[in-house]
Amino acid sequence: MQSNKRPGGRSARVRDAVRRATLAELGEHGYAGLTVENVAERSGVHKTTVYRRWGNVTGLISDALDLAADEPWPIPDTGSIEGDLRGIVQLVRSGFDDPGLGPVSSAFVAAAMQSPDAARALHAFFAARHEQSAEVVRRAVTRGELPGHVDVHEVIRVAVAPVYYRLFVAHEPVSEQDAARAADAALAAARAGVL
Amino acid sequence: MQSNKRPGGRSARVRDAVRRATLAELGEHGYAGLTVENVAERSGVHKTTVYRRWGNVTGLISDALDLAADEPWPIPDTGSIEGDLRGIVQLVRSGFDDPGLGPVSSAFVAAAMQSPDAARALHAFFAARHEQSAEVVRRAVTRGELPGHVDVHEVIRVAVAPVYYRLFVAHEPVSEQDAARAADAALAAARAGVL
DNA sequence: ACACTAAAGCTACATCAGTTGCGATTGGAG
DNA sequence: CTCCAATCGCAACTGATGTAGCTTTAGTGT
Repeated sequence: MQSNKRPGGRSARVRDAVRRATLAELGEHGYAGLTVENVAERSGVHKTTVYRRWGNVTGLISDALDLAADEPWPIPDTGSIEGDLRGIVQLVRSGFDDPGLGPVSSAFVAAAMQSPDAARALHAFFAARHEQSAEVVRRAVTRGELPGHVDVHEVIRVAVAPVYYRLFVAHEPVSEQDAARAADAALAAARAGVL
Repeated sequence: MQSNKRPGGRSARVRDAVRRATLAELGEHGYAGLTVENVAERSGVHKTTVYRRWGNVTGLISDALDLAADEPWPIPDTGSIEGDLRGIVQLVRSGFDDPGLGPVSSAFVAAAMQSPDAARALHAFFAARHEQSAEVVRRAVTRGELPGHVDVHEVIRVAVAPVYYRLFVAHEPVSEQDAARAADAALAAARAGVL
């Protein structure tokens, strides 16, 4: 998305400043309150420059998202698939519950609904997350807790889906019990050989 | 949301015209292309009137959503819980796949992410849908296909969640097989007594 | 039928997101 | 060290979105 004609130097500094400002603004005012002008002012980069390189707010978010995709996240290793799956789903839940991270994460989802670029970025983000998370399922297969033919990614999807569904589609609250139950349901399905 | 000082007459006609125009515009240009001015022009209602009563595009969508919530939808009755659940999930899938309905339904989800009003409207919409869909689970309990203590709403949530997750969060395609598998997974979990 | 008033229409205006053209900097190649 | 191309800063501008004040229309109650 970004040009790499001049990877080091001012361009890189500008990009960093804008990314940082985008995340900060998102954290404070959320997606609805994110404007190009505010990001420009906060970053000390001129408005025109931001428009030229990022185009609009969804461009800003797509870029910040690329950044976030790189950061690995702490996959649990509790020794049992039940504990690991529950841990992952709780991680998802708390990520949106947290007052600092919540608005930022939500903004990613919201932006992806409005811009194909952001959708692609979010798709890549989740592909990475699925890949990392699937490790707990592979370990479970190795331990003999799950049949060898399970679709490791699908187990993750089914486990986390109800949390996202409640948050972003049905707009219902998500308790820790809800999260645990979603993980357990995915596990039961995997054990039954459906996934 | 709307005043009912003068339920019959011009106000009602205006409201109908605007609702109709909103749905038509959504179908043609999607959420991103929905503007108050276009809806005003299409409906023959003056721009200022639309702003006064609906405020902005999310207001328009919230109102259209209230309308959509009333329409009942064709819950399947295949005789088995497996067939019914699969039918419901396919109904969800095809609702977003359809070139006419897809953009409208997606707009509802998108709008609910940006406006508390739309979120409330969508919440009510899904509460109604869950209630109607839960009937297939109750019938299954009556037939003895599922244990009596299942959370009938949760079975529906877990069944449809993966479809929404793929569509609106991970931005992955959703095949008919994916949909069927999601239904089967929910069913397996319910049979295992997890839901 | 008539008066009353809520609500819609209309014009003009204000505001803000996004664009354009040009001159000033900056980083990197030779 | 010098030059050149890429990128940034700046100010002025455009168009779209939303608002204010006032007039007109049309339901509703007597």
